[in-house]
Order: sequence, then C-alpha cells, then structure tokens
Amino acid sequence: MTIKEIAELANVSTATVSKVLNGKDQNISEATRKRILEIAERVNYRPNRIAKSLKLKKTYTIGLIVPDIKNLYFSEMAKGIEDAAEKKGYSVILCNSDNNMDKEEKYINILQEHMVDGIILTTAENNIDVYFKDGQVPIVLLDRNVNSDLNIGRILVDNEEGGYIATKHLIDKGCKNIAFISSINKNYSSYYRFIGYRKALLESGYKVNDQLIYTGSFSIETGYKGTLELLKNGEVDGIFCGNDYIAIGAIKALKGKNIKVPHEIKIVGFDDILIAQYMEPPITTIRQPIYDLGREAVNMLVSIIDKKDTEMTRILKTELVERGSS
Amino acid sequence: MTIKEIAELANVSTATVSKVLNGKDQNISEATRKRILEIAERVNYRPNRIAKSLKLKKTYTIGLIVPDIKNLYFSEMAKGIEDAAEKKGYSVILCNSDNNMDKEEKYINILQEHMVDGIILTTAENNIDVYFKDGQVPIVLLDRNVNSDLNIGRILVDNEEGGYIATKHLIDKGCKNIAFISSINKNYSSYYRFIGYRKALLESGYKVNDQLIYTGSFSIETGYKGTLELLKNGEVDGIFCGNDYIAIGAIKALKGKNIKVPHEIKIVGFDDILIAQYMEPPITTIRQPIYDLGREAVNMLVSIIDKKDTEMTRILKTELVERGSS
DNA sequence: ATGAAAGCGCTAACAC
DNA sequence: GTGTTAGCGCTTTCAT
Repeated sequence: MTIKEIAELANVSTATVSKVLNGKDQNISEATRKRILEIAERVNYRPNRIAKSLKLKKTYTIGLIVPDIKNLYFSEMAKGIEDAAEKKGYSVILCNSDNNMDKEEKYINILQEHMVDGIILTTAENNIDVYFKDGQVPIVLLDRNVNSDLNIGRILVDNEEGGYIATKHLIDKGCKNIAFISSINKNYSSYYRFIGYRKALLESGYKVNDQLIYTGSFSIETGYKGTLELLKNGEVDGIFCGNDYIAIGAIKALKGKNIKVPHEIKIVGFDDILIAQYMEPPITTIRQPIYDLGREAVNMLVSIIDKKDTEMTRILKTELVERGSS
Repeated sequence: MTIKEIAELANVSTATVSKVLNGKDQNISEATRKRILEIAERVNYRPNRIAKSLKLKKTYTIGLIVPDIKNLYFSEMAKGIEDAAEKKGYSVILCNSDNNMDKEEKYINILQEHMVDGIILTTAENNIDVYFKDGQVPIVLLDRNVNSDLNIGRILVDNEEGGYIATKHLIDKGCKNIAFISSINKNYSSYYRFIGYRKALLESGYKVNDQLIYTGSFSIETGYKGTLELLKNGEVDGIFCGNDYIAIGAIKALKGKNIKVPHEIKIVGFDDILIAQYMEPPITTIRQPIYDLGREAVNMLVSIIDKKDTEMTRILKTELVERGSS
C-alpha cells in the first residue's frame, strides 16, 4: 500500500496525501484531511521509510559497533543506547567486531552504505589507530579514545581516577603487594586504569613492581591465568582487576588454590556489571554508569547529527562500590 | 559520490557503471571495466543501499525484537543472530520490548517501515496472542510460541523434556519436596517446563503440590522472593528454577537464610547462561544451545525470505549440565 | 486548497 | 559493448 494508492482512493494527488500524513496540512481542507486519514487507517498504511530516507537523505538509523554483545558491559550499554535512540525516534543497527579491526572497519563501511545518520563505536580492544577518512558520518567513540584529530565525539569514564580509587582502597585495607591484571596497555581504558594504579602506589610510598602486573584481555580467562601466573611470582595480597570479568576469573583461580578472598587476597574489579554483586564473594568494584554511558552517547550523537553546538568530550564519574571481595 | 559522478569521470553511462560494480560485466570491455573499478576505488565509492533497496525491494536487513538485551540469554542469542546474519550479508536492527506488548507491536510496525526482509521475535514474556496481520514480512519466533495459524517460523527448545530431566535429576538425587519457581504459566517456555516437572513427579509417584509452586517472571528477583515465600510454606529440599536468573536469586535467598546448597536444598536452573558456571555453587542447569538458537533462527528466516522450501518448526535439544548446586 | 512534476541513487529491460 | 529510460515511494517547490 503506497501513498499513490491512497491518493487514488481519496481522489487527490500524492502531494496532498503526503502533506496530510506528515502533518503539514495547514492548507488542507478538513474534509480531505479526514478522508485521507481515514483511508490510511483503514488500509493499514505504513510509510516506506526507505523511500522517505532516499528523498530526505536521512534514515533515522544509527549504527552501533561493539566488540561483543554477549559481554554484559556492552549489552547493558546497548540497552542504554537502544532506549535513548527509541526516545529520539532512531533505530539502531547492531554490529559485533569480535575485537577484530578488519571486521570493525568493514562494519563502518556497511553502516555508511546503509546511510546511517551516525555511528556509536567502541573500538576493538587493541585498536588505537584511526582509519576513518574525513567527511564521513558523525561518530561518537564510547569508552575508548583513539589518536585522531578528526572531529569525533567521545564519551568516556574517568579511568585514571577509577584506577586510583581502586588501588587506594586496597592500600587502605592494608594490602602491601597489589597486583594489576588487565587488558593490554595499548587499550585506552586499561592504560589509564594502570596510570591510576601507579599513582596510588607511588603516592603511598610503594613501588610499581613489574612482577605484579599481568596483561591480556578483558576476559575471565585472563583473570584466571593471570592470577595463577602472579601467584608463582611471589607475594600477593591484593589484586586490582581491570574489569569485573577479570575479577571473576581471579576469584575462580584463587578458589582453586584454596586461597581465601578477601582474607588472604583482596580483589577489586571495574565496571560493576550486573552480575558482580551476585558473585561469591560479591565483587568490590569501581562502578561505571554503564547504561548512562550508552544514553549519553546517543544524546551526543543526535546533537551532532542535528548540527547543534556540542561539547565533543564528556567524561563521566566512577564510584567505589564496596562488597565482600575486599 | 554517486554512480552518476563515476559515470561522468569514466565517460560512460550509469548503466555501465552499475553493471561493473555489481559484477554483471560479461559484456563490458576489459578496458572500461578496469577504468571504472579504478575510479571507484580512487574516489572511495560506497554504494547507497537505500537507493538500491528502494529499487530492488530488498534491504538485506532483519529486525530482532527481544525483551531485554541486558539479559545474558538474549545477548548470547543476539550474538548468534548477528554472526549468522553477517555471514549471509544481512544487517540486524535491534529492538528491546521491555516485555511490553505495546512496545513490541510498535517495533513490528517500525521494522516494517524500515522494510526489513524479515523479523526474529522473542515475544514479551506474557504474550501469547498474535497481532500480526496477514501478508506481512516473514517472521521467525524464537523460544516462544503463540496461538496462531499464520505461517510463522518457530525455533524452539524441548522445554518439556528439559523440565522433565531437571526434575528427574532432583528426584534421583533424593529430593522429596521439589519446588518449581518460574515465570507465569501463560509463558510458553515456563508452561512446558512445568509440564515436564509434573510428568517427572507423577512418574515417580510424587504429588504436584501447589504450595511448592511460585510463578513470577524470569528474573533474579522472582527467584529470591519465590524462595523466601516457599520456605514459609514448609519443607523444601529441591528447587527447579525456570531459568538461571531465578536460580541465582534462589541461591542468594538461601545464603541469606544460611541454608546450604546443595546440602540442604538442591537447585537446578535452566538455560546455562554464560555466568552459571561461575556462581557459588556453580549452577546445575539444563543447557540450551542459546547461540545456536540464534543462528538457526537466521538460517530459517533467510530460507523463508528466499522462498525456499522450509520446515517451519525446529526444536533443539536440551542437556543436563551437572554442577555444584545439586 | 490542491496538483504537476522533478528528483533522491540505483537497476534492468531494451535499444542500438 | 554501451546507453537510454523508466521507475522504486516519497517529498516539496511552484503553479494554479
């Protein structure tokens, strides 16, 4: 059912139908207005957005690229994004990069072919380069930063502060040998969490000991392996984990070794994913406003799309949530 | 950059460019073919899929509606869907219904306005009615069934068998008073899990005791509240939880009451979401091939879209995964 | 108050 | 081997 068919049924032109259906009907007689609306209702008319998009050069669609939607961090973020997008009348196309830069770049292309109005991107964990060519769609980077002078929006969290707070907390709890397990150093978030970790240590007169640092990826496996590895290297009484998945892996490893958390080793995670509080022990962590991050990314993106004056970097606060693991 | 501009640069018609760019170039001279390809490359040409879709009446887009992407069950499913879709050249538009039937219906309309080629739908938990009008896009229902004679694809899991296996397992472990906590009865999955539960009980000479049944939603909260409620009602030494989230809530409630799992009360969940194995105790559960469910939904949907002869119902197997909670 | 017509970027049938 | 042209469904300017 098209506008043309409705026009025929109503004995008017397509222009008139279009006007009525889009509320631009100041100059349409009440009679025809009603007639058209009624017919549209009766035939269950649904506008063809593809045609509309082609004409208007606007799709009301945004692309979302995340490493892995299975990850609770990204799925909660995605929920924030979808909710906010829906409120603003946008639909979201979901893409998983699997932390693969080629796939990520491929998706950026596909999304542009789909003529999305903008893209929200959490780059692959190991991606610090930028391959965006200029003059493309508006992009908002979420929880990542990249070396680029392109005009790109950024929604970030104060990772350094978070890392500092986490480590300080362990120090305050009396830990003397605080390890750090996280993703690779070239990952933006991981790097700044490390900076915060280092700052807290130095400030309290501790040394940064390479033997106490393990980097891998933001995964349970890294937490597990890293912990076993660190235990071999010597004394550890506290571990700052780069995210909660790593903390889960760490706790699992310690249970396997019959080492008591928090009695013998204290653990702090990062993110406060939904499941953190249900772990045993419940994980002390640095909470990020994950859902809000997603929502704010949409708000920024839409603001850029609408060519409003927009602050291009927004840094949200983290917060210590003390639970049983520390 | 459009096909027209490339045509001008190459001194050929848009038709020729279109043919070359789409590989329909049997009748194009090698020289022009190369020239066009080279120019397209140089100017970084990206086809406008919106225009293409309008012309071809095919968008290579599918819609996915789930209750809540934050839920690990749906996010793992979504990953299976996105991976499979990507392999077949489709993009996926993500929608969350929040278990709200109005929102669900609204999304079905929006997706059709977007001219998606098909829709994968996990209806709201309490939705058993069908509001699809005839003659619409191909739809595959995922993990849900509805009262409808419309020609709709279905990817299901053998819930009854799963419920039976779970309950039988508890019986075999020596439980005498086995409770059932799940979503409401009108929910398809929940209902058949109950049927399996009942079957196992009756088969072993037990009675189905209404005092041991609690229904709410597929949530941690329901597991928590339900467990506290059931404990008031009397003896319980086993709980079959309708999904793993409920099991998590149940375990939390029991810990709060200082009741030992599995020593005093044994717990079995359903789904085997990614986190189930990391709980304390690790959750014994009925594994669903969640990722595969998503993948198969895409395969079925694309098969329907392509008008291939397709078996419209596919039921996948479940499997008991024994862990520490039982 | 309403309509004719052009055009968004693309494809494909048909002509040459 | 290449080009002409119509048209997908819609919006919008301009005319009447």
